[in-house]
Amino acid sequence: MSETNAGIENLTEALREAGIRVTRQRAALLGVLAAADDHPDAPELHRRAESEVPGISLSTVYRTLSTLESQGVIQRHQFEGAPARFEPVEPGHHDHMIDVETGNVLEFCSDRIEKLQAEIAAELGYEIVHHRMELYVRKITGSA
Amino acid sequence: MSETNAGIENLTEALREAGIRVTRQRAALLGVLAAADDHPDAPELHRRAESEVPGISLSTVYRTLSTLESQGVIQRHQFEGAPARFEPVEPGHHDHMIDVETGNVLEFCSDRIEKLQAEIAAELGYEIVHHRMELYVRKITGSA
DNA sequence: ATGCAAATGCGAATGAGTTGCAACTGTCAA
DNA sequence: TTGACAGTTGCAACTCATTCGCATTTGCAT
Repeated sequence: MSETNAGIENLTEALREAGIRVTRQRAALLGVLAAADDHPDAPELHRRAESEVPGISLSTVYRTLSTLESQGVIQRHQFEGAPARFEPVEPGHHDHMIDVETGNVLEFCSDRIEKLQAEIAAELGYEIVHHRMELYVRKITGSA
Repeated sequence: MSETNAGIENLTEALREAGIRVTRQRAALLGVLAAADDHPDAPELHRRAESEVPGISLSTVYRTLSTLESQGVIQRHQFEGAPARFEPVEPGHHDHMIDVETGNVLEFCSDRIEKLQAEIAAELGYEIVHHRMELYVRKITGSA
C-alpha cells in the first residue's frame, strides 16, 4: 500500500511542478489508474472514480486522461472496434495481446521483434518514431 | 489494363455468385479501389467514385466498403488518429509503415516477426487470430 | 486570507460511421 | 422481353466516443 501511495505522491508532486493542479478529480483518477491492472476505458474509469468523487463528470475524465497522457503518465490504446483504453506508464515498453473472446489484455515484449522492426525501417531509409503491435488471440483448447 | 479489368471481372462474377448485386456504384468503387495504390479513406473513395457515378452517396460508399470487407475483397485499416483507410486484398499478408510526416503508407512483411509472434502467443497458451503491426516512422535525413 | 488562472460540470457540438425508410434497380424465372 | 421482388440506393436522422464553450468553482502562490 505504501508503494502505491508513494508512487502517487511522486506523481502529484511532479504534476504540480509541471504547473498542473492536483484536484480531487485528478487525484481520484490517478488512484483508480494506479489500482487498475486491467486496461479500463473512459466510462469505466469514470464509474470507478465516482465512488471517490461522486459528481465527477465524464468530460473531466476525458480531459484528465488527455492531460495525463500528454504528461507521459498514462498511455492510451486504441484496440480494434472498441473505445480507447488506458494504462499507467511503467518503465519498459510492451505490446498487447487481446483475447478476442473475453476482451482481456495481456502484455508482452520481444526485443527480437523490436530489433527486426528497426532493421526493416532502416532498410527503407526510415527510423521508427513509435510502433503499435497487437495480437488478437484465442485460447488454445486442449482437445478441439 | 486488361489485367485490371480481368481482376475486376473475376471479382464482379464472384460477388454475383455470393448473391451480391453488382450495381453501378459498386462497380465504380471496385474500379477506384483497384486503381488506388495509396490507402484511401471513405470520403476520398467517395470523391473518386463520384466522377463515374455522379450522385453516389457517402452512405453507399460506407455500406459497400463494409460489404466488400466482409466478402474478403478489401481490407480496412484503422491507423492512429485517422479515419479508416482501405486497400484491395492481394495474395500475401503484409503490415504497414506510416510516415508520420506525410501520412504515406508503405507495406512490408517479415516472416521472422510473424514467427516470433506465433511463438510468443503459443507460450502463453494462445493462437493468433490476426494481428496488427504498424510502424510510425520518419525519413532519416542525411545530415542533421 | 485573497486573487486569479486553471479546472470543473453541464450541455451542446463534433466527426466517423450506421440505420430506417421509401423509391429504385439488378437478376433470375418465365 | 418482361415481370416480379429482394437487394440497393439516397437521404436524413441517428449513434457513439470524444471534445468544446462557457459560466461557475477551486487549487495554490502570495
